[in-house]
Amino acid sequence: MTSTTLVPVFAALGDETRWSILVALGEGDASASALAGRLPVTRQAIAKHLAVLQDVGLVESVRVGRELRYRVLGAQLSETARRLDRIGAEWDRRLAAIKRIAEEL
Amino acid sequence: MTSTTLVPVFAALGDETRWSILVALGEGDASASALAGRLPVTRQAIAKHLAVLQDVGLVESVRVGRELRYRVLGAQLSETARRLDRIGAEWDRRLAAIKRIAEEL
DNA sequence: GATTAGTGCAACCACAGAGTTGCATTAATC
DNA sequence: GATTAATGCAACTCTGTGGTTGCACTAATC
Repeated sequence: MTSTTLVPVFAALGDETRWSILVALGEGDASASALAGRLPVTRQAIAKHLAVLQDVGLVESVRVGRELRYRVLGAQLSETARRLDRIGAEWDRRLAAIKRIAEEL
Repeated sequence: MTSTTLVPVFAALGDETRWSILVALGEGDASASALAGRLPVTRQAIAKHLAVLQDVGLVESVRVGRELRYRVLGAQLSETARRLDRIGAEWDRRLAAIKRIAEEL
């Protein structure tokens, strides 16, 4: 669990249309067709985006009758955020150390 | 400050080579030419990546004699992480609410 | 059983961008 | 001042992918 490498997650998050989809799903679960009604792109395009998002664990799908309903997974976002924060903190720590050493010269 | 829209930041972080550059810079500041010595890509390719990273505020550059030295900015990463975390938390909150309502039916 | 709303699959187009090579330019160094 | 090491700029290739259209399939609904 949460063993996803983070680069593909960022790649998935680096697209405006996918954010539109995520935001729309944030209002409540929906199918690709339903999303196509609200967004200015084709159902097929949305389906592809949903596949990408699902691959990196940002959404999950559930069959409801003849439709595939998608749900956004905030936990994956939080996990990614935590990892990012740790990296950023580490880099700032090193930067501070280097700066300190430089000033001592 | 920190008014960067986050989608381009994610797009910038969604590339393996750029992460290699960030990690290399994490070991200490360096110029595009210096990085080209350590990474399996051309100096020009690295220069382009550095431009992307600088555009979204992930690195900054300082002229040192005839070379342009780059430095990674962990603060921008932390800021991005904080925003991500807030979004994820919000979505999980809504999901929980929806689930609760569904169970009450 | 016919219709209809939803998904799945495949081919295709167009553009962005990751990477390259080549040359011009600038600033240290001898 | 000549040389050398760095950056800057431009053109080009090639792959990835966001988007489309078209059709086949499946499962509700009438």
